[in-house]
Formats: sequence, structure tokens, C-alpha cells
Amino acid sequence: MRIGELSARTGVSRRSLRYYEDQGLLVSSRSPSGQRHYDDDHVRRVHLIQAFLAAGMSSATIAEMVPCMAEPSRHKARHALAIMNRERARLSSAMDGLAAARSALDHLIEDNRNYLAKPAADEP
Amino acid sequence: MRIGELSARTGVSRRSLRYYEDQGLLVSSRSPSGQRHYDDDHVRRVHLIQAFLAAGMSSATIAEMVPCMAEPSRHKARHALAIMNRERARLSSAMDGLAAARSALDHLIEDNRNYLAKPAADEP
DNA sequence: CTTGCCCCTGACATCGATGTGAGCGTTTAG
DNA sequence: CTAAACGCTCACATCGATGTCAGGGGCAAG
Repeated sequence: MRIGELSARTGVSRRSLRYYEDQGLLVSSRSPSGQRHYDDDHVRRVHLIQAFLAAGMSSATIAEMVPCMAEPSRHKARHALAIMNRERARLSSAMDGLAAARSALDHLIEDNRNYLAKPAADEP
Repeated sequence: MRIGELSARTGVSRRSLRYYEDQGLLVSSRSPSGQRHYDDDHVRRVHLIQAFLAAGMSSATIAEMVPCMAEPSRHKARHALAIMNRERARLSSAMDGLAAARSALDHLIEDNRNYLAKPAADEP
């Protein structure tokens, strides 16, 4: 498939798909005229990239983790593993942060409900 | 306390504290010469703002939720409640996203471990 | 009074993913 | 063959929270 179809199938703009390739996150085979061609594996890869980007990872970080480009080596694998563990910790603490924010929000919601439940007293 | 101490106590830069005030998230009393003065309540408020910002809310959204400025009214309270519920849903789905990303990451980590556990076979 | 440290405002810079548009080639349906 | 729809590259714009710098006051201790 060409870039338009990959875009439609993943919900990611063509612009972003080209950007991912630019950052080394996605490899495409090119037709003789230079057009990008993809297969189903790329769909999954794009979804993975999306999940990581949405989780707040930078494209550079993803590029370090997912060795999509060159052939793997033990040295790079160890490096990737280090990054992955660091990111995993980051994700966990981000989840804690979200949970804390949500709980604070729940308190605010409760306060607000109580305020609205009271009969109107001092309205301007 | 003045802005420097609030900054030290919360770990938030002076610049950001002034920005919060600019966006209507924080109110300060001013000394006759124009310097901002705060008390312990502001420390808690700043922590709340930090939690919400870290959770990906925009300062405009926070400003709509936390009526720190004018006196409350039932109308504004209903509006705030609507925003809060929307944001709560956003937080929940962000948490789901993080969990999904972390689980995908766990798969990658596992794959990587397996690769490293295998005896070296085809190293360049 | 002066020195040192804090504060004020205002303006410009940064980063990263994405949008947008121009100018130009390619593929495909009629 | 032609026109529509798609693709390519390059370049500039955007947004939001924050950093940083400049120029000018404020306040306490010597």
C-alpha cells in the first residue's frame, strides 16, 4: 500500500508518517519513482509508535528502543534494554501522577456537587 | 512569603509562578511596591496546579475548573462541573493509554531479554 | 549611602510533533 | 491522451509552558 492508505488505515497523517521515517522510526521500501510502499507489518508498527508517542516518549527515545533500521547487535540490545527500563519507570510514575491528579479532581468534583446541592443562599 | 520562597518551597520557577498568575490560576496580594506575597494556601494551590499540568491539562482548562478568582456562582459551578467530568474522562483514558504503552514495552523488554539470553550466533 | 540580593515587567527563544502550502512528478480511470 | 487523485520534497507556521536576558526598582545590613 502507499502512504495514503497507511494513513487512512492508522489514522495518522501522511505528514506524520514521513516524519516518523525521517526520525528513523519507520522504514519504507521505495518504488522506482520514489513513492513509499508499506505492508501490514507497518500498520502494526505505526500503532506501536502512536502508543509510545501518546505515552510521552520522544521520537528519539523510540528510535533508540526499537531497532527497526540496522541489524541488531548485542551491544545495541543492551543499550535498548537500558532505555526501555528507564522508560518503563517513567511510564509507571506518570501513571501515578495521573492517578493523583484524578483523585484530586474527584475531590473538586465532590466539593462542587455539594455546593450545587445546597439550596441557593447568596446569589448576586 | 515572597515569590522566591514560594518557588523554593514548591520547586516551581518564579517564571512559572508569574505565568500561573497571568493565566488566572493563582492570585497574589501585592505589597505597595508591587511585590507578590503568598501564604501556605498558595503552596497547596501550586501543588494542585502542578499535578494538573503534569496530567496534561492546559492552563486554560485549569482556569475554568478552579474558580480561584471571582466569587462562585451556580452557573459557573455547573460549567466547571462539566469541564471536570470531561477532564476526568480524559485522565482515565490517558491512564489506559499509558497502561497499554507499558504493556507493549514489557513485550519488547521480554523479546530483548530473550535475544540477549541466546548464545551469540551471528555477530558481525 | 552603598552593597548585595530580591523583585518587577516585557520581550524573545526553545522544543517536538504536526499543519499547511508551494511546486513538481506519478499513477490510474475514463 | 487527459484529468483527477495521489505522491515527493522543502520550508515555514503553530502551540504551550518554560528559560533567559535586559533595564529598572525595593529593602535590609554594613
